[in-house]
Amino acid sequence: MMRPVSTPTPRENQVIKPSRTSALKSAEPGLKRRPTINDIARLANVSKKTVSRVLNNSPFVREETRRHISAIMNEMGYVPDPQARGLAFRRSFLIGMIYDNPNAQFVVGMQQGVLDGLRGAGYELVLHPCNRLSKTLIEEVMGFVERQKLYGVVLLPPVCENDRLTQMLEERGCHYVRVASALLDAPSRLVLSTDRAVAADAARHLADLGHTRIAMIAGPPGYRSRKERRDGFVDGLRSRGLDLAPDYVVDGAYTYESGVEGARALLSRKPRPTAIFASNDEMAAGVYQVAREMQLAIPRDLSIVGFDDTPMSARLAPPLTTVRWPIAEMGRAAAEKLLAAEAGGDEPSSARPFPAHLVERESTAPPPRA
Amino acid sequence: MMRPVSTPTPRENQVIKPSRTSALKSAEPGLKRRPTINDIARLANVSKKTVSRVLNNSPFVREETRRHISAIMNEMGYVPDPQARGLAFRRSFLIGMIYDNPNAQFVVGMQQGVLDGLRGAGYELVLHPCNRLSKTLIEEVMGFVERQKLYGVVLLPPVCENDRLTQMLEERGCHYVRVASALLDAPSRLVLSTDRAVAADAARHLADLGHTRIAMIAGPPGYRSRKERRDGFVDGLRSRGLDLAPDYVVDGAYTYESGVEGARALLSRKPRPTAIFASNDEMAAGVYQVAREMQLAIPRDLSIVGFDDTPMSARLAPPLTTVRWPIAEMGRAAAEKLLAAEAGGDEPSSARPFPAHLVERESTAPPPRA
DNA sequence: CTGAAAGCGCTTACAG
DNA sequence: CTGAAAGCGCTTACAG
Repeated sequence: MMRPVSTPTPRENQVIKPSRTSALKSAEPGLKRRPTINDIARLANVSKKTVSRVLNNSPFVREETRRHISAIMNEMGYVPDPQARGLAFRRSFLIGMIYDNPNAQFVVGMQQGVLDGLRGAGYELVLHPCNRLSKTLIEEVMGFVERQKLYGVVLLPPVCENDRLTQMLEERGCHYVRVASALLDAPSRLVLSTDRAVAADAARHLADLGHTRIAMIAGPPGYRSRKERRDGFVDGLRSRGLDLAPDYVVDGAYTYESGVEGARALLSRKPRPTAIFASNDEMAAGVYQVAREMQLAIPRDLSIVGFDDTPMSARLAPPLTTVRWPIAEMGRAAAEKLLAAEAGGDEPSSARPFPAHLVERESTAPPPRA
Repeated sequence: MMRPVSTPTPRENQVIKPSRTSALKSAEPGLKRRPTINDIARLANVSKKTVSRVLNNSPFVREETRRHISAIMNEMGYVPDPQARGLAFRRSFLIGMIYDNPNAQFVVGMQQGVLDGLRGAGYELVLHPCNRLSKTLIEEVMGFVERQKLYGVVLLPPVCENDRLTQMLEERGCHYVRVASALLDAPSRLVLSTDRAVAADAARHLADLGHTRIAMIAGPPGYRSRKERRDGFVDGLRSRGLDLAPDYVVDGAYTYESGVEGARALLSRKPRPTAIFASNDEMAAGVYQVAREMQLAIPRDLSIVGFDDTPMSARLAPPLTTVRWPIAEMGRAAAEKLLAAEAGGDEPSSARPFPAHLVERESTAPPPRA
């Protein structure tokens, strides 16, 4: 069931008028009130339709006319009303961000990036956090999309992996872009990270330091990033002639607690691993904790690599070697793909992934000499 | 100068139609298309004006009529189009969040809280990060507010401290609520934290552990929170018969680096302080770093208290004693005050502050015995 | 208590 | 290349 949406109102009765009204009432011919398309049309001595054509970049306007109208628009500081345009277009100039990712830094970074990509285009970003596991997720998001007649949405991981959701969006004619770690969709609907490749880099980094007993705390089953990071890590080890022994991998939940648990399990194996790759920084912090408990010095006795480069990672002691991905750039790309969607599928939007890279800090070193 | 806002368009020419059109075209009397006020009026056998009255809670509707119409609205799943309502009302149902706070956890928490408070009210949250120091801040925010005809905005610290900004909002008839640490405005426009009181608690906590050589890294001059936390800390010390020696206070910038610098300065004083209160967690992390460099064990040789309870604080070794404030609750309150604004200034909105509290972890202990 | 007309600021057919 | 009419889905005066 969708929770009923009550009607926002000047409460109680119409006696209360929007306080803004007064400010707009003045009808001085020159100033005050924001100019409308009618003002521009009158001043330019053309019909409002012609002004509209200029607004919408119609080719059917004489160059001279266009210039004349544009000049007046600039002079008057005219900006078309998105509400009115939206009503006529039967859609809004709003972009939704739909997410259920607990990493605040990631979410804020994506917001920044999307806003960057949207800048000057006349769109605004509206937020929609959600619960991926809710029974009513689809209906709930559908309500949001329809009510606001969203132009499009950006889907962050892991909720971006929900194909029923994207199918619903497609049916509703709502553009979308998924930020994901695998080829989940057409290139024009995808902003791709390189989890697999960079996880391989992490493996090679450890192998090249001389480690051979290398363990991993994987992400939770069901997350695409789990698979990508895990597969990539295996790739990397293979490329150095190593492999990931079954009892050197445990599942985690991307939480600190699961990192603690995972580390306890891994560090009790015989022989003990000399390096652990945690699939995110939170779990890496859990490994730090266990290392302390077991009096293992980092990196002397144990090397650790994380993933995400959260602000915390640089503050741990020693600072954590981890993976940084270009979050804001990916957000910007998501916005650009969304805006390009309308331009038509002309240029086959590239699936060029956004490379992440290893930030080598002080949590990794050669293994202790037996 | 405001960066010109280009017009978002179905690019190039009107030949391209919004892909959504097709889905709406069907005119089956029963289904498909979202019902409009006209559909409801027809089905209820009343004029659309009467439906509108129900929507707006007008008292001038016979109870029976109201019930009848409401029933039909429910049955049809009717939700009024915010765009159309907005156009007629000359305002939108959007709430802006304006912020320049670098703490991602804080920003996301506020977003969650505001969204919570807005739930079911038919408003959406649109983001507007900004640069407090920009020469064009006011014009830029004004453009945002006017273009979107925002119903109101939530201002986060520190940009909420800008009175020119709030004055502009007031002139424009845009409701606003400031989230702040001091009585910067009328209660109805303020969501108040208790920085001063909780900073006093921090001081007492240290004093009660037996510390007498207690130092502080203050926030950057110009931030209201700096003053509140500093004054509060002094209050707390006083209440225990201590005071804050001038050479036991240094300015910080709320950054890790400034925490490092501040700690180096403070820990070189003779006699050396046995406890440091850092005005935020980032700076506290800097103190940890310097303690390590100087081989001072935390909390044996040095006690540390932070402020914010960022996720990092619990991951430091040892976990940091710090201040937690009810971020989401404050966000919710901000949304509620905004919505209440329209209801009229009836109930004198309370200025009841939202108490923060000390989270005692392991970075504080009695001072070393001389 | 209820409704017909006009309007919010734009765009879509449809003409010319 | 340009415009007059009608409409997007609501609300505001103004009548009754």
